[in-house]
Amino acid sequence: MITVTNTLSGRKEEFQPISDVVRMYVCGLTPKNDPHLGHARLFIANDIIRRYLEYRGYPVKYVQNFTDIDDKIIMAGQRENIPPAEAARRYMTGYFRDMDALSVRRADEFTYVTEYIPQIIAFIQGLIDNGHAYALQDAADNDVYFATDTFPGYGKLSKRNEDAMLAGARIAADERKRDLRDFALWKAAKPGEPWWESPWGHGRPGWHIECSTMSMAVLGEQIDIHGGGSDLIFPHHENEIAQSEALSGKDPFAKYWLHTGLLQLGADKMAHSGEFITIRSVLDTTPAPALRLYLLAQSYRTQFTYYPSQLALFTARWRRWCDAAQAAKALGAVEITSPQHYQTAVFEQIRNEFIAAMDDDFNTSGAVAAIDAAIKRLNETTAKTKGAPSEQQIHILSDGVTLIVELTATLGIALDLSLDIQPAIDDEARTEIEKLLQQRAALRAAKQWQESDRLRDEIEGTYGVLIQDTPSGAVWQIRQI
RNA sequence: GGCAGGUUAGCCAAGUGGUAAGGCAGAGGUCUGCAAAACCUCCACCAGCGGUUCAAAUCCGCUACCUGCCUCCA
Repeated sequence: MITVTNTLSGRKEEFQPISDVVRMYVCGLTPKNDPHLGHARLFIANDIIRRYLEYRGYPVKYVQNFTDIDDKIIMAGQRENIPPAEAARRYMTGYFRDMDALSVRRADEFTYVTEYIPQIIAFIQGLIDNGHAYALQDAADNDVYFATDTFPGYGKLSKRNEDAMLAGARIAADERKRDLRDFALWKAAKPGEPWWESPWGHGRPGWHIECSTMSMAVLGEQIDIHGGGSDLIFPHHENEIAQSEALSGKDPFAKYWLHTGLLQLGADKMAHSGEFITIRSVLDTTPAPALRLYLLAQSYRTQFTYYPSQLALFTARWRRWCDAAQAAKALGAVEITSPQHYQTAVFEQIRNEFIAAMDDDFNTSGAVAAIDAAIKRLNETTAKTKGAPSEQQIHILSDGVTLIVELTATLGIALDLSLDIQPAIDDEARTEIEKLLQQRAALRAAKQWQESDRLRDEIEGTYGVLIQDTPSGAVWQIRQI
């Protein structure tokens, strides 16, 4: 049984999808800059939710949006002296580049606000028609607002009551609104801004209406999971609920609201401070699977404080996982692709521990611990194997490798050392390393230990490689960090 | 001011009633010419105080710190 923490109820609930296919919508980003680590954390978290539900046998339809028209994009266009649409395209390309690197699977469908303008207008018109929205009559301005007081459930997600919102409002009340809580569905275009024709004149959609419209258009009036950062609970998701349920008359708009905790840099929130770390800059020095492992090793709901020093630890951890699989394979272990495996008890138990952890609100921290346990057991078997492994040992090793690949794949972690950071070692350098290692082998054969040790240090220091002596001779690999 | 969350070993971090997962660091050991890697062993009275309970890191109350949201934000 899978349980999830639902912001709507404030509790952990049993996960039971409405229909055979889990319909999942995640609030995507506004492409106005290169994506940062906060984005990485959010989309990795939701990617894992999707992957795990599939692992447990639930088909998932995953939809994610791009807010490709917005004040910030207009500003980005001005900053870079290009049209807003081109700025949006540029940063969407950056999004895909970074998310692909982090093994975040692409959504089944991406929706773009600018491609849903007619549906958004129809949505707004529907709300006006059934009395949940009103257009300002002021000839100078053609904004359309949602009439919050017509929706009694307003505040049920963020647990805010009317008094609290009135008391806490930090922006001056707009006296043209009927209620302080009312929010814009359609905004009249200001001079120089992009606009679309509408029954209310030239303008563009408000921020919240897009997600309601696109979610309904692609997934239907009611969905199973709505995800996003916890900063979106209010007002964005609260408003989505109001609009959607006011139009469809169906409650709930989304059955499970899953919110990912924000990523902190020291005391400052990334997007606010303007001091954010791009994914790309981290991937210059950290293997992508290691960054992914770091970002998923804590439960998705809690606030995540980013410590650069942790990158090296998780890089080492990821490499250990890769090495363990590689060492077992070197002894003849194979990944078993058929459902028939040897069912080594210890690995069966670890699989159960992994599932128990993930079933519990996607406890990736416990899942990682289970993988660590599997790695340890696999290495234990590898270490015990002297000479040619027995058939029994091959079976155990194969079971171990198969399990590790299965579990890491469920978390989206590739055990592929070719994804490691590759310092520039050209063929010439490789030849030189091999030559020096031959010299060292000769020194070792002559038991000239001091000289051979000195040479080892020299090679490692010069080329950023790690040299290990094995019974079959010295091997080296790139291990700069 | 309103709402929400946090305080677990030197560091990071799981754990919602039955006597503390995991990783790093540290100590000892096996292996090794030495290393490296791997494996084995050791390493926490869960912010403080009070309460409920046969039993609490886990539930309740109070105190002290910390953080997020309440405005565009993932």
